[in-house]
Amino acid sequence: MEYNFKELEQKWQKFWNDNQIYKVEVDNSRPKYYVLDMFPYPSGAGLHVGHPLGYIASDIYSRYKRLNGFNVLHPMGYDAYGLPAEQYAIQTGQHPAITTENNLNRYRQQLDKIGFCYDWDREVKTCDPDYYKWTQWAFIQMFNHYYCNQAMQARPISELVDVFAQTGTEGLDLACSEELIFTADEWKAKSDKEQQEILLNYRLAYLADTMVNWCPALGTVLANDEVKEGVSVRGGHPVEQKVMRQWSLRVSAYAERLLTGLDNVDWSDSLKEIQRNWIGRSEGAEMTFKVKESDVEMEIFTTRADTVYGVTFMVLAPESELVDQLTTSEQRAAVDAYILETKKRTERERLAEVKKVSGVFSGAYAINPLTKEEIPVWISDYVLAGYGTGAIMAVPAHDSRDFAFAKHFDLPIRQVVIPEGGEATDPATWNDSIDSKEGTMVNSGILDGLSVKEGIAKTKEYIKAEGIGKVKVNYRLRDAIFSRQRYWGEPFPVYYKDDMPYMLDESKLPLTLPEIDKYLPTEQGEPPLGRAKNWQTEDGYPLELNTMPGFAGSSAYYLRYMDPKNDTALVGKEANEYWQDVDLYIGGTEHATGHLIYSRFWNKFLYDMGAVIKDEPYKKLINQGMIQGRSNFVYRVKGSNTFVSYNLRKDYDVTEIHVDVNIVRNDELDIEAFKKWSPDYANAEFILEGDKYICGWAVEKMSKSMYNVVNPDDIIEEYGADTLRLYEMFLGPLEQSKPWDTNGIDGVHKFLKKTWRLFYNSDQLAVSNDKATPDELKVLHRTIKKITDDVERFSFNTCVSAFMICVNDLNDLKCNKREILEPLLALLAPFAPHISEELWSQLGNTTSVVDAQWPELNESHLVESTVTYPVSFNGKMRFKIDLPADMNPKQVEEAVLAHQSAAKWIEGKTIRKVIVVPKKIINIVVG
RNA sequence: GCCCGAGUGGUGGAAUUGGUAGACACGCAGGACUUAAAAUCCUGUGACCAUUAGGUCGUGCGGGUUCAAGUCCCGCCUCGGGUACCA
Repeated sequence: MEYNFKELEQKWQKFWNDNQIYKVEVDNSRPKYYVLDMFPYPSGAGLHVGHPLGYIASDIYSRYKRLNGFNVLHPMGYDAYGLPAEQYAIQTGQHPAITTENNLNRYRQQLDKIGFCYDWDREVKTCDPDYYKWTQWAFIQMFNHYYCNQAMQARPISELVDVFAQTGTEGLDLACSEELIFTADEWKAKSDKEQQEILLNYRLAYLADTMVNWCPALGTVLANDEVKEGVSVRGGHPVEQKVMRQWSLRVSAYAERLLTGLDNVDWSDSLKEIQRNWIGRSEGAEMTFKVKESDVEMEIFTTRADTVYGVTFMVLAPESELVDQLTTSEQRAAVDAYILETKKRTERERLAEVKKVSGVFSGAYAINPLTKEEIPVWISDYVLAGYGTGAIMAVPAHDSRDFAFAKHFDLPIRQVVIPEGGEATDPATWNDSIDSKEGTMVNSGILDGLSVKEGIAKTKEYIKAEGIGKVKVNYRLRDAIFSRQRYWGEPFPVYYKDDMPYMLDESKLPLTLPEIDKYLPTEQGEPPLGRAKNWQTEDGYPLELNTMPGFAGSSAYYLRYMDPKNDTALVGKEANEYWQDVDLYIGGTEHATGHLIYSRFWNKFLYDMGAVIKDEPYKKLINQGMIQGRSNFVYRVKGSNTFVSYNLRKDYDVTEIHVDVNIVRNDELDIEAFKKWSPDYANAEFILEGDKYICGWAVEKMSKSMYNVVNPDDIIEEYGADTLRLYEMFLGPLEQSKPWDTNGIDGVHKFLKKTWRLFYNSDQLAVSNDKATPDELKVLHRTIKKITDDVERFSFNTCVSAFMICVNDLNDLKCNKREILEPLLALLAPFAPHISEELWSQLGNTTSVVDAQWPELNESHLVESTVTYPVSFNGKMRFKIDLPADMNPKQVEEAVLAHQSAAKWIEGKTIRKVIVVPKKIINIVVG
């Protein structure tokens, strides 16, 4: 019987499905293991061969854990809200729910063919009301909580209301948008509306006028991680800064915990580093500079308090509130003109013109709290309103931006740090600021002679003692803008009364997305939900018109998989206590600053509430590499319809043209297929090498326009799912990015056929029950050891080669013993489940190989009686000798020196040293 | 600019703790079987020198540590990723 992959793969997929082999339930008698894939957004293009890479890896690990006795949760679902479906709806009028459903079904069909062990009963879709009910619920909870910096924890807002009524803000340290100070009496004197407005300043989900990334082309606001280099990540449209009243999540409150939490998770260093940079913790001091002849005080943040004697001017961000208060009447016109000018520039222009120095003098002078010097206050857009206090003390001698500014406007520069071993020099001769990370303080009054480190410490102490400032930690991480002016997203469970937002009662959830006539903003410029009829509460209060962003639905989906049908909680206690957290999470690194931050934030909040039992959601995380495209080219001789083969192209004047990789095999063009590919080429002529047309190639992004998209369905059609699975793993290390190259897939397919032939002798199953020989057992146990080790360290590519070695060896030994082959199938089952299941059942097993036992390693089969030692002279390997394994190093040394091959290398030389590393190597130093 | 990561045959890659560099595949060359093809199997395959025996060189470049370096250290180069007027 031949290895008929098509028939047997279909047969076993049906069997697994019919018998619910992958269904999992809470089972307290077995340890749990939770393996999660980042769920896909089902795009219209379907899966290409790069998508399943991570899914295959997680599937292998899930099956491996199950064979080792774990109760494995391995679910899948869809991130179903998103821009492409909505953009398509705008163009065609087709409801995004329909587009989404179609795409999703196509994804499911494609996924099913690969033979994954998902428990589809637990599927979640973010656009499903039963699911987004809990997204809305979590939002309500965030609205009803604030963050206490002292307890480092979220607390119910009702507690805060009580505290305000008793003691005002006295002694509180709260995460907030703006520092407010009021007494209990002041609080009580405020109207209900004023109190609500104040509470918004503390809520974890809050509505506020904030500077947002506005993307006119998409007609919506975007979060920071959705903007890169001044354009939207999706679509690449320009983004501008704009103040809008929007919902935000107070993610910044959790900055410190998001940072320290990274120490307790098993993620790659690079990913942790990306998150650390994004959170951007910087420790420094906040100092107050009084303004001359004014009550105004300027708060600045600096990490280099020690350089305060080098401050020669101050700079305010153009958006700073102080600008208005400080500007003198003489400077008013100039300042207004400058502000107007900066407002007009988009974020992108600002980024592109980083080198361009611009600014304006405010007319005001600040007083250096240490030197009492009067220093001018300038306004410039190189200072950002959103970071620190929106104001800086400029030290041009030791900061390159301040230096450029000082040069441009001819402001004084004063050196306060001299580098190690250097001397103070005249700043007028400098071309750039001087690095001051290390060195000695000069021109710095009380700090003179101290090192930079000592200087920082002493300044901090001094300003604290003098009441000039305080030690402060700043974070780059901003709150997440949570409103989108779009249709295809979760509606907010929010209504407005007297212009203040209120939450719907939980009993009203889910608030389902209404139908609308067009997926466009209203004539008045309201978001699409403004078109919905009766979009109001039962009492007639208007509902929120914005919807939630894409990351809302993906923030807690891993919790829902634990208990997907629960209609009284996001996740029930029993399920959460059993499944706890995700043991292994596999997905792309592109989510490092988006989903993986939001999701950790969301989880920590739920943890604070007591809704979940784990503080961190994802214990171990692996980023699979990107699969790039590998394009092929043909070379058309200019002005003709003749194509010249790759290695002959230099002799002609040619144009390089992309050719569909699906009609190229091992870089050889299928000429007949090429002629049919496009009518233009029907009469093409070819200049061949030998009798072949060889194509050129290049690594590019996988995309339709490069004709390098490979569909997994086509690979499965030709080779089967098991070959696809093995080949994707064989391609290289999981975490490494690599181009998809179908060259080489034959090798993996051949391996499966060879495996099949170990069991089948022509048409007959020919497996014997004879006892295995020591050699055969050695091959098996060597493989058990290698595969177990390699699976544990996610080195799946080396697993595949270990299987090849094993099957080649067994083939050489003509081994057809059940004692060897049956355990081999259990090892292979996670990688190639279909063929393993078929052969497993052919051996007479009545239960699925999915529930077989992982073979146990017996080291005694691996013990060798002799060791083959490589013998090196001065580090160069010269020959090998076989020696008994129980020889001690002294005996080994004697045996080697007595060996005939050694004579040649020793002759005429002195033996200086002999190094014997037992069971490894012998090195003889001669000279 | 700053922070990560990586550079190994014609190609993908292996070498887990410093111990035989190039496992396993692809490709290529030659051969067996076949009328032929497909399929399958066998042999060879880092470069250079040498008829053979064998030798020299070789893991981006330059230095170093070590009996021994792809692996550790120092200085560069190239590529990939992240991030940026963040004070």
